[in-house]
Amino acid sequence: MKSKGKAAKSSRKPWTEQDLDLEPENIEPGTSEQEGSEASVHIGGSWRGVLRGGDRERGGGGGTTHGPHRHRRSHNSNKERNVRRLESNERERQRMHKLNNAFQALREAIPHVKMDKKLSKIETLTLAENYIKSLTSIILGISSGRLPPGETPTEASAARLLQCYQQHLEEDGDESLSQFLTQIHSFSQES
DNA sequence: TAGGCCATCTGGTCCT
DNA sequence: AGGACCAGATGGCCTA
Repeated sequence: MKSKGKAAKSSRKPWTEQDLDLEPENIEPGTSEQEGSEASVHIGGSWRGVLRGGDRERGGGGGTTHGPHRHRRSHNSNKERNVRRLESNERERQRMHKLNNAFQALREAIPHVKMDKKLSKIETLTLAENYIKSLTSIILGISSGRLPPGETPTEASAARLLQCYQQHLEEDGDESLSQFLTQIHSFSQES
């Protein structure tokens, strides 16, 4: 597993109380009243703009039932706001860690070749999709009783898995097809 | 060095 | 009201 970034992330300046000095000079004029428009906060020496309202197709969670001029929450003090932001950051980190754990579980659930190389998230999702399609095809084949003469269900399933996985990978233009097939073949022989 | 991938921060919106 | 979810922004690491 690659040691990506995490340690170095400490160099990224978090939103500390110093940074959260939302004195008037650190808030772009008018943004606190302009609900549904753009807010910019001066953080770490640069302005960070956040588009809101009509600029976003789905706006976070999605609906537009509250419209672009939703009441903005106000907290009693900058300190309280800062505490809530830090707590929210921690929850978001935990949520993303859970999501990454789920990705890791998915990686381990699908057969792939380059065991030394960690699958990216998009690769994991794509392979999982193909794998599910392949398994679905097998199940449908078994349930409809379409087994080649003389083959046991296990043999037929392995062959069918190989065939389906190959088909899906070809459709997606995967360059590692031959390696996948080797892996799948050994996988099916073991089963 | 550019591009890919990722972790993290952030604020808006939805849900309970 | 507060947490969950989401997507944009940002910056670091790695590889070709």
